[in-house]
Amino acid sequence: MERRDVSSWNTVLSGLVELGRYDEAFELFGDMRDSGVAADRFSLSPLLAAAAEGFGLQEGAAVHALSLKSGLEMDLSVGNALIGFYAEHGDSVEDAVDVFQRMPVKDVVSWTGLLHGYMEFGLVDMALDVFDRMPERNFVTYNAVLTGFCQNKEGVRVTFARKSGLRGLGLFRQMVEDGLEISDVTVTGVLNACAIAADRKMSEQVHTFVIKCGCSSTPWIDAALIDMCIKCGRSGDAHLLFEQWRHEESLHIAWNSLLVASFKDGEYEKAISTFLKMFRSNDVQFIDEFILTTVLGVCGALGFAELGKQMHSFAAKSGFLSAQGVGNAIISMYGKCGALETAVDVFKRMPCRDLVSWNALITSHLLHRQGDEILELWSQIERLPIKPDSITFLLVISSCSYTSSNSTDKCRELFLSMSSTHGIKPSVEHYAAFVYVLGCWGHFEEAEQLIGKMPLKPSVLVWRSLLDSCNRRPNMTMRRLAMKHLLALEPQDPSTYVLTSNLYSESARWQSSESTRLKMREMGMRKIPAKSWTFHGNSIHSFFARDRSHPQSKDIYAGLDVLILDCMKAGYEPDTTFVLHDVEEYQKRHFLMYHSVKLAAMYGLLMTGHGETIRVVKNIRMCGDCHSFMEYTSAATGKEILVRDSGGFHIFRGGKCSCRE
DNA sequence: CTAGGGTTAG
Repeated sequence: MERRDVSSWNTVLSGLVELGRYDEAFELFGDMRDSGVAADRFSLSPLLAAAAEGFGLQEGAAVHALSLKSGLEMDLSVGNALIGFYAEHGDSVEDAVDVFQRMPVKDVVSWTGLLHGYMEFGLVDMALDVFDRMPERNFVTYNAVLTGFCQNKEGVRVTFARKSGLRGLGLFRQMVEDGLEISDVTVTGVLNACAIAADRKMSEQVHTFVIKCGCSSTPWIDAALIDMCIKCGRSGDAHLLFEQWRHEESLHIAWNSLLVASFKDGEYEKAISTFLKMFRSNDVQFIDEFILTTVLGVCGALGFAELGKQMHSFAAKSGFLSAQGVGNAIISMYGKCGALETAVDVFKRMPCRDLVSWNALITSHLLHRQGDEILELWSQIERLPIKPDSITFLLVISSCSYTSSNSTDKCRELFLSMSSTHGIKPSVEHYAAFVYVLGCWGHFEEAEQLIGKMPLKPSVLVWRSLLDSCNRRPNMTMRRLAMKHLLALEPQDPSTYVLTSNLYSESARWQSSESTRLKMREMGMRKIPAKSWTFHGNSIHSFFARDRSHPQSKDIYAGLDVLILDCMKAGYEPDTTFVLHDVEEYQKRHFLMYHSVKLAAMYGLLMTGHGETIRVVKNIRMCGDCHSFMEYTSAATGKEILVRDSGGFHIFRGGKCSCRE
């Protein structure tokens, strides 16, 4: 065969990468080396792209090693590509910094890549420092700063969010003044930065400025505007923008923006009503695979099986069932609605399963605490040419708390194999999950050692896991240890306050408990209000504790009083330790009896026919007394009650719960 | 070569 030159190899190489055929790209590269052709500066960037998209840090580092050997690392474009790779996939920003520092000649691309790296690792101030120090900036540099502000949208602190919005607006003004190229990236970046600031005034300012500087209205910009308006409390303006949507051919983007904005804010019922408006109007023609996946996600979050099922058949009729995302969302929806068998069935019938499908299936089993089944699924994955990711590991590690026999050995093996054989660095979440497993099986000593030697700072999550595991294996020493750290780490966090308050309450130290709650109120914190809901007549009926707003609340309270007596006759004893207020015993009992789960379940009992299962969803974990009450209720009424709380499903049948806790 | 836009898995 004729010997090809390096440039023809490179052409095929980048072609494969463009097509997303990363494995083949690496294979071809192997062939290239076998045939004695040395890689040049143009071979390495497609390989780095392949490593970035299809593999991970290991492959990228291998390409890096190669460039070191061939002396290509000092090449400007190779160095820039390496910085770009490490900025996204490095262990830490130092990987990118190292390359940057070794480069003899740097240009604006090198500097921008470094800046991007700092942003990716959440080091905003360092990134801004680079921005100030760099000798030259172009519009990509500005855009990198802007988009950096919008990362980690969730859990952003208020002060930081505000700052990002202001800085974003400042940068945007400067870009306009300096005559830099303004693209969709710029405008959506500024809008997103202001959206996370959730500041009405700021959003109006930006809105005006965007119009004034004549940025053309594109679907992306208008979608970002709608999103920003909703997040800044201007839903009227959002709907106005929606009605004036000019990009007819892309109306589905506008619909989805509305839906996603409500979904991400936890306003599920609002998202549903928005969707139904679309579903029942002429705009039904604009429903596409993205909208369907969003809606299925909302149905899952709500546990709204009826609508979820309708969406499943709609997807089948409209031909969207073959879309990978839709199929995956359907599995997840059924899993979260308690229809595990249907989820499994959909999974099995899927023509093509990707990692997300597997993760969704595992999640469905995890919600039902089926640890053994998940370990079986894991052994199937191991035999397939599918690469588990950090989410898969998080799920499988967590499943070890719910196996029929002690699976800490298996769990330890999984945890260690993450970095040793799969090249995935365990995150704080993985440590927290492992700690929970160890605690659940009573291996507190190992849990403590693990926390002691973890390379990451043990976050609230880790201590919270240790504390939670003490509910399965009571251990006062560990409880105290976890509490101590939680208080030190996040004294201002509402949930920590509630925890401390609860701990005090349990030891009957009412004074301290009440003063904690008072302090919490002073600091303007609220705990997430407990809420439960159930379904009837294709609509959602939700309840807060002691809620009397439901039109049938008279019947609900009367029914509940009768049921309580029946249950007490059968041996149910209200456990008022779950009432965390310093009130007289009879008042405590009153508080306890009208917790939201009890109200929603009672409504379900009133409305559900013979042989039908009652389904209740609660936004946080239900308390021990509600749990015990549901057990008695299932025996007293002979009905099956399914409750999903933040810990998973509880199936109450004949006086027993499936959770074995 | 450096910047991202509506979706699904925690």
